[in-house]
Amino acid sequence: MTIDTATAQEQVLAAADALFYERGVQAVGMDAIRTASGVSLKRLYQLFGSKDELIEAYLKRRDEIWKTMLAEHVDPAKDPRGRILAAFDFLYDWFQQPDYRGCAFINSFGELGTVSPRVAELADAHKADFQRRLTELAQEAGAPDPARLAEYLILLSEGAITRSSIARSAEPAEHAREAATLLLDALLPA
Amino acid sequence: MTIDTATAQEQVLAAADALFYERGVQAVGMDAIRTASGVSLKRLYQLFGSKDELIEAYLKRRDEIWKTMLAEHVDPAKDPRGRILAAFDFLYDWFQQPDYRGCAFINSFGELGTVSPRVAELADAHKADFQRRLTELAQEAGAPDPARLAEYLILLSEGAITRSSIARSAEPAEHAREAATLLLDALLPA
DNA sequence: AGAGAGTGAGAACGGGCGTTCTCTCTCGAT
DNA sequence: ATCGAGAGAGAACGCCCGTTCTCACTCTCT
Repeated sequence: MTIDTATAQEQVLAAADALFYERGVQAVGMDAIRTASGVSLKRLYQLFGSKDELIEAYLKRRDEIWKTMLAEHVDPAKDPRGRILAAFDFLYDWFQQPDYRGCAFINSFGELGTVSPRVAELADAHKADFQRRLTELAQEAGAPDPARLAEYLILLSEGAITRSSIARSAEPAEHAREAATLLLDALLPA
Repeated sequence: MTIDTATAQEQVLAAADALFYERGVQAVGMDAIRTASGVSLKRLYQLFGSKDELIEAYLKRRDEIWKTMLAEHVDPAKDPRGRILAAFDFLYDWFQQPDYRGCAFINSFGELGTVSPRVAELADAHKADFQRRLTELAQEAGAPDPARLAEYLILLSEGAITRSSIARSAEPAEHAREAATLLLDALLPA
């Protein structure tokens, strides 16, 4: 009963995601991933060459899922201001997930940022991408200086992410949304 | 040539601080701290009972130093608005330190938050303390709802901290300060 | 039918960890 | 001068990790 390569990969990634995200990357051994995924160690190593590669695949998958969740909140919103605020609604929903543990990129960066250039790079890219998206939304909303507005909004978002995970509360998303509306009032043309 | 207990403790803490902060808590072995501090393993274990206790002492020391640095920026400022903005000047100076690697509490929480209740507790306490301080400053500035203003300011601060460490730039402190002035304009009586 | 490539389960290996122990030495009190 | 408490250096211990290897087995293709 050999398992399909694609499904084996997905099983491993799903198990790695749950374990890495919950306990941190270094605290999880390959053996735990083997047990959780049901994929043998041998197969695991031929699918992903090393733990480092698996970590990279984990982060890339997180990035995809995250972008999809963001889009699902932003896309339905019609007026440009509402699209920006939808990003904070997304944060609120995210924070409420029972297994929420902050941003996987921030956490991994904190663990391995100095020692693994690849992880540092992926974290940077993930955040830069979010910034790009917010800048687009700011532009669509007619902000005179979209990059500046986006920068302020990203500070509120990142702050809400770390605060919600340490304080174990979804509230920071609501506060960030409130603060964002004040900034929109100040920086968007009436 | 036996060393004084107090100075031995301080040498260990200084070495642990540098290593834990740079490489993360889990990545640093007791042997590395022994080598860096010049204090024998035996002595080290009789000063601090275990690595967990040393981590705790490290975080408590960080908290003290951090509060002192914050106070050194806030105290000289006279007008209440300037005292709030001084917090962001502090962030800017902090981010510019060559060994800056983000917030030790956020990093440690990301590594050990799920597995070590003590670390989670210390991180929470550190952040709550900062929030308390900002609330005081907001109150002194005459904010109608000091807790709310403080909450917004803390979001900007936390956001600047993580962003500056991932992007390796002190700029987020300046942006956070700008955004803070906009919020002060909106929420402080003229 | 039989050879061979590839499988899963788990043992094996080399290395690093936190912690304790051993051994030798120093030095202050008697 | 001698005893003993405590020191430093580092070996030792038991455990866990990432990775590879072994081995019996199961399919697939000829």
